[in-house]
Amino acid sequence: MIKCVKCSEVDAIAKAGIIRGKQRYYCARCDYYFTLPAAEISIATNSSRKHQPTIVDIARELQISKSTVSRALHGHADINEETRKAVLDVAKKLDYQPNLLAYGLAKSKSLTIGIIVPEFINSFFPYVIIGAQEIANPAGYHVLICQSNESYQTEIDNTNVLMSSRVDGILASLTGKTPNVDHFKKFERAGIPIVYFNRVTTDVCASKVIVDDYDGAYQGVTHLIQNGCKRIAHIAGPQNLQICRDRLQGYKDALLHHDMELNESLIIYHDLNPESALHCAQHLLDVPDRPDGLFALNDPAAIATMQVAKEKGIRIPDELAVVGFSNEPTSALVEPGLTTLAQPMAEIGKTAVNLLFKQMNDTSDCFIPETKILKTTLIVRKSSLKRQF
Amino acid sequence: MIKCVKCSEVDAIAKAGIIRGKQRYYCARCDYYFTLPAAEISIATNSSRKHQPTIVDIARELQISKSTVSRALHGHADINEETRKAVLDVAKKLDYQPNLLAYGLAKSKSLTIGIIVPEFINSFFPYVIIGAQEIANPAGYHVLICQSNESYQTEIDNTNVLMSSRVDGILASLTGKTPNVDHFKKFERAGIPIVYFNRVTTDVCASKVIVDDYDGAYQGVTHLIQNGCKRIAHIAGPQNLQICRDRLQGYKDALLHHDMELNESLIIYHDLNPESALHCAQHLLDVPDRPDGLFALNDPAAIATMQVAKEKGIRIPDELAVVGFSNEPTSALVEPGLTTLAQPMAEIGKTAVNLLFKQMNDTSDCFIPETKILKTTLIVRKSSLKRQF
DNA sequence: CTGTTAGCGCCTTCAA
DNA sequence: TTGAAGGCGCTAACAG
Repeated sequence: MIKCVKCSEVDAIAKAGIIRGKQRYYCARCDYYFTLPAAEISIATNSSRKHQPTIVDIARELQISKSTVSRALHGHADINEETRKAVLDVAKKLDYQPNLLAYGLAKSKSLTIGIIVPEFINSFFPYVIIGAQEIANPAGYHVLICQSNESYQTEIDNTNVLMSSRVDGILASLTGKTPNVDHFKKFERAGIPIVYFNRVTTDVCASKVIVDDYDGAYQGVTHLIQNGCKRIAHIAGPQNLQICRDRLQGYKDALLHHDMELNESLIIYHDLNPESALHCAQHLLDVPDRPDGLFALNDPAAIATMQVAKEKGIRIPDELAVVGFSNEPTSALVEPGLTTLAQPMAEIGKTAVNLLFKQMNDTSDCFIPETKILKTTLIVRKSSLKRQF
Repeated sequence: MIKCVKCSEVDAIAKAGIIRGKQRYYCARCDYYFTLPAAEISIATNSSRKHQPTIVDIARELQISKSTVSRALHGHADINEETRKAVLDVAKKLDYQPNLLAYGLAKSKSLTIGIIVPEFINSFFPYVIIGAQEIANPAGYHVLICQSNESYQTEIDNTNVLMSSRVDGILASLTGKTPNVDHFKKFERAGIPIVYFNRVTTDVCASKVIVDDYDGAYQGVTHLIQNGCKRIAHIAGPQNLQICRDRLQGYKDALLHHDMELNESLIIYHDLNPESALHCAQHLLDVPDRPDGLFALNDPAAIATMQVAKEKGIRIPDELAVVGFSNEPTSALVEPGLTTLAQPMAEIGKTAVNLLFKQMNDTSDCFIPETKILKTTLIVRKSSLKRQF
């Protein structure tokens, strides 16, 4: 008798071919396909928590003290080579895994660094995180990732989680709604270093890793001007973020330095929520005197605008030239390819962790925060090259 | 005297405009732009680790015992309402944050669930993780994310990290190179539940969350057949993964059931490394008798093939119709839009955590693993609709 | 070179 | 309703 995995039906079960050498079934009652792997039929697992081997177990097995075991495990200098080997052997035999909770409690350090990002759906933050891990992991640290989901409250909650987890350092990129960094003050009070990256506020006293946003924006807008754009719009971000203010300023300065009019109605503010990008695009393309160029504060906003433009039959780049920011992989895939300012994403993560480590190892009683400014590179693709040029 | 933030140069510094009301400088020696925020000039932070408030601090302040504080903090029943309030007040005043390391050590549970994914650059796994967090966080658990980077060894390392972190449960999606799950056996031995999702091996005895890959593949290939494809290729995945075997089988069965020839030379194996996708595409499109349809095991592989086809001047869909798998956001952005099989990504994560919790709370000594099979949905876009049809 | 002892911060009996 | 005491697993002096 075959029973449906999903609804436990036994009658309306039909055979549905053989797959991986096993009979496949179809349950007509709940519209489910399934097979019955051997595992599910016969094997059962007791899920109650078992005792995990500890250094005491190793000590008992060898009739030595647990301190000796501890020293052996950490390759301490003053230890007999024989006993060291013996300890390592037993550790391996018992499949001993150190308990990081106990280690952390005893040492007052968790070997964990916390990282708060607004989202990790787009590629930017994942690449930063990968870069961070590339430095942190070999140094014995792992990374606890929190996403604030562009919510200020969630960001606050995240700081509390990381505080409770007793992370040894923090990497943070703020939401577009974060009015101040008071919720990070507790880390400072506790002596836990913070490095802000990418999305920082203007008023923070801490190490930072950013790119030269002003310069990138300036380059991007200049590029649009040089490609014949007369009315260049800007999708700007929340002005609590330095990054957004700098990009806006770069946009403005590029216009002014090229004797072009600065039209506030061509600046539209994006709150960084995914849906908001589409609203901005709609709004921008619906006005009677439409822009013929766009510098968007990031690639997702640029791409959203390109989508909306396509739906409206607006030709890119001839009717609307577009420049984004970040060079996320997707920007190379859309049609036409998106001109954008490449950010060294992994490099940002690496630099941030290095700054963090530097601060963690700083013994002076007077640490001076550093700001690392990385360069952007203009990547020219077809979205910005008008044909008549 | 202005000193370069980066190289400490003092002479070759030029003013470079005003930004955010502050003077901006340019260092000609090291090609750096910078400003000097007030913070960096004057304020200094002592980075030595400070004492964090503990329940003992609260107890001392109120002249009560730490046990009482502990009970008050957890809303224990047998506690005087007055003292409870007093404790909470002091806790708030001191900005007390419970030490999860100590909690975990005492309770033998870390309130953490570990999650191992092969990568999080593409959108699929991030969405699954977000779904997982949506269930885990409200339940008081946080998620420790590890990426194996498609490396078997890294996956093994990850299991050790999670073991050391004493996670209370595991969610895992395997690499394409993982030959067996021996490295997960230690969790079973320790009574730590595991739920595999998406990428599972055939021989595991554990709860799983998958989609009906066979059915999805069958649908996708049938769709290609119905749209006039005569020679349908398949970019398949590593055959250690059930998901890849099922998709391959769905492909084969769809061809056979429609009386089409099964040509092994049209099946090409992708090892799931990003570069490999391009090789597969190259290989596939270089053969003399080129396919006129492609079912790729995932969207990134499908999109890579579309890129290569474009470079070669092969028209999509007329010369090559393409179907992917997963419905990652990018698939809607490429040109033409990619026909694909939508997976309920967040739902996979939620379901996996729910299964995990179920297993964690299972007190019977004989737990029976469950497999949840979610449905896929064919999303038809232009990449598969040949014009003559 | 090794053992003893005393914590790290919290929870949980057991008594009162 | 509260306090005292012991333990979670590990590290770190301090003695030998």
